[in-house]
Amino acid sequence: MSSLDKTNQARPRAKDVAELAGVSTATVSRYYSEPSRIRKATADRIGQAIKTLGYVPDLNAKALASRRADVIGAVVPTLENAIFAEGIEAMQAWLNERNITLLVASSNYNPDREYQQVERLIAHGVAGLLLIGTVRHDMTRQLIDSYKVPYCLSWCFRATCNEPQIGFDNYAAGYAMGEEILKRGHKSIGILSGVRDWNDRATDRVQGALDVFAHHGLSVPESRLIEVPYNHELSAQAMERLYRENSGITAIFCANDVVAAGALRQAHTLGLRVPEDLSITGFDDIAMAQVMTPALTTVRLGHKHMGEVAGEQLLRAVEQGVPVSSLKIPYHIQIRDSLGQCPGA
Amino acid sequence: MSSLDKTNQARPRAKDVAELAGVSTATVSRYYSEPSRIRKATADRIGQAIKTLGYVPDLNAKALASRRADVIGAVVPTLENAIFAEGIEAMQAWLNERNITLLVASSNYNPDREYQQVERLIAHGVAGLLLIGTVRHDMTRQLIDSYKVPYCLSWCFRATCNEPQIGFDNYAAGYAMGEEILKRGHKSIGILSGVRDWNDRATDRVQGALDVFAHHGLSVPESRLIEVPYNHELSAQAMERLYRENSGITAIFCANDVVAAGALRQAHTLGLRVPEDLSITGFDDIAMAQVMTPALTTVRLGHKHMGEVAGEQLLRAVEQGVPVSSLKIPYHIQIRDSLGQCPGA
DNA sequence: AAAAATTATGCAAGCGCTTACATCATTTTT
DNA sequence: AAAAATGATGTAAGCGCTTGCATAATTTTT
Repeated sequence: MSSLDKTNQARPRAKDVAELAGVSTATVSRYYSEPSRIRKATADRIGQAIKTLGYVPDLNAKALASRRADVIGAVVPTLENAIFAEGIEAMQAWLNERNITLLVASSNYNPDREYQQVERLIAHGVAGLLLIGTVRHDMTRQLIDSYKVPYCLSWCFRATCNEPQIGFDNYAAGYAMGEEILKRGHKSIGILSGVRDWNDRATDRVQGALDVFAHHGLSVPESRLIEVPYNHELSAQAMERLYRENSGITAIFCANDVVAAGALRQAHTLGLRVPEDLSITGFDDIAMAQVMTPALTTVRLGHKHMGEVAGEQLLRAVEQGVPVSSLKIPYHIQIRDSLGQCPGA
Repeated sequence: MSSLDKTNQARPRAKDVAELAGVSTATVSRYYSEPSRIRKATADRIGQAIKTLGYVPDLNAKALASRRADVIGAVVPTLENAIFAEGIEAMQAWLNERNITLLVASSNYNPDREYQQVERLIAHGVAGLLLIGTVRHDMTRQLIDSYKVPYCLSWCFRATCNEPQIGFDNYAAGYAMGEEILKRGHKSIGILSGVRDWNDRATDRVQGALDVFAHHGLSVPESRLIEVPYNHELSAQAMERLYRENSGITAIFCANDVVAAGALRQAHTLGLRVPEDLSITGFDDIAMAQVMTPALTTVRLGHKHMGEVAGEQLLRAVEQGVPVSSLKIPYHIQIRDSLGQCPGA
């Protein structure tokens, strides 16, 4: 396959390919970038030389010389959250097909680390940047601005935000899910929220629910809203506390499916029947949602689709030098068994 | 913060920093790479200049000039599988702390795409490479060899493989889980396997189970072993078929937790009590495992720990120019409620 | 305090590509 | 078939850094 094994020489360069094919390095370069401008016979010789030598172009040198890297960067809170893993996977697949590399970094929900990761990606010369959500340090925005990197926010779509966003209207979705709960006669509702600090998705989802409840004359007191980290165990504990400290709760609105899973689990442990005694709703429609018992009523968000669209829009913006256009990705209320009528209603 | 906004000039270069600080670019370079060799006063001036200009070094140029990129690459089957997402996340965190970038690519379980992704990573000049599992095209290995990129295999630990591996002995773990099932008196056992083609983890897990069963005089006929893609819905269907077409099955060995989740779900749908009527075991101990009802008996593999160790070993190998040393990460049989005594035994 | 040893810094030659521009080859036009 | 137009390729000057070596500055030694 490769001739490198035989001789102990260093990795082949464009110069080596050029010599073997009897052309200049400029032509080798054009073989990749403008194949149509090269005579077939020449291209064949170059192709043959590349294969013979096992040549792989050096993208660092290419980036330096051409002043642009075929790399788009993304900073997600964490890949451990399936929704980001899915979206990023889809985005990567879409970009890879177009020969763009997606460079992913995690901030661990920490705005300081997000800044560092953005800096790292800029250092790598990314042509575009995907960020999650609207809330971050101003410094981060300034850094991106000063380097004039096209970017867009994702997983969010806030009317009040005037940066390019490709994502979901979490507020509206939270509102809509709240309505579904109300529709079934529930009056005593608890909320298990994700950590809202620095997280607009969690904030908006909960606010949507709070607002719809309020609009229907139901105020949810402090004690009925517990914030929980993205973790089954902690959310199970929170659910128990929520249920214990508030009598008569018949429905729990969870701001994400992982929290809902923990709550559902704890409901079983407490001997509660879902949805006969207690209804539980989730958010995200992760794969596990439909395999829970009972299957989880949740908000389906097209995470993969969003990833692809984000890749598409970002690439377009980068290539055509236009700003990224905002796009609201629709949500869908996915009714399953975990949401039922209010008992005794 | 940054002075770039004021003037419309291009991004600052080391030259700009050097001028502002009254030093040469060489010194600016050393400010980053050998800070100890620079006088405090000079360093302060450089640091100040960097801040004033908002300078971020160009890593592409750095990689080219220094002939090494501070980047390690990883090709995983998919980030949608939580075990890889977790491991990669941990590896990235570990490397980022040491100022190394982790460049992740997905092969989608396709050896051709794996080759392409390896080529892409080599093009980016990665200093080291993490691959998943032992099975791949020879071409891929040759490519890595010819470019002399230090690498290691992960999530696997096959005695018969003499490449560096940092991972789990899937065969032994499968064998051990099989024993747990046998210990509880089960005689009629079904197996729900992952797709084994090009996947040594799935292959070894199932083979371990098959062997322990055989050693105890239980041969598992073809019809009792169904291969399923990594998907709840399909595994639910497979579980139903398995149960229908084979009378009297009392336990199902699942080669991963996602398949187990689908099977468990279907067991509920069929009105079977787990574990009273049917025992189900999983593999991986993903977060969801303990939140299922009943909680899933599974094999806990330290995916995160593995990711960190892999990052550590790979970096060491890269920096010291030594080969990666193999490391077997222990597994732990996590007994939970989904595995019980054989009914009527 | 001069000499020797030790640091700190600068100089300048690349690293492997890309890309204007120039040149040479081929086709098309007249 | 020569001229004009078009196409294919080469030349060479960088891209923004690093780093071996030379030199200048400082500290230590005698």
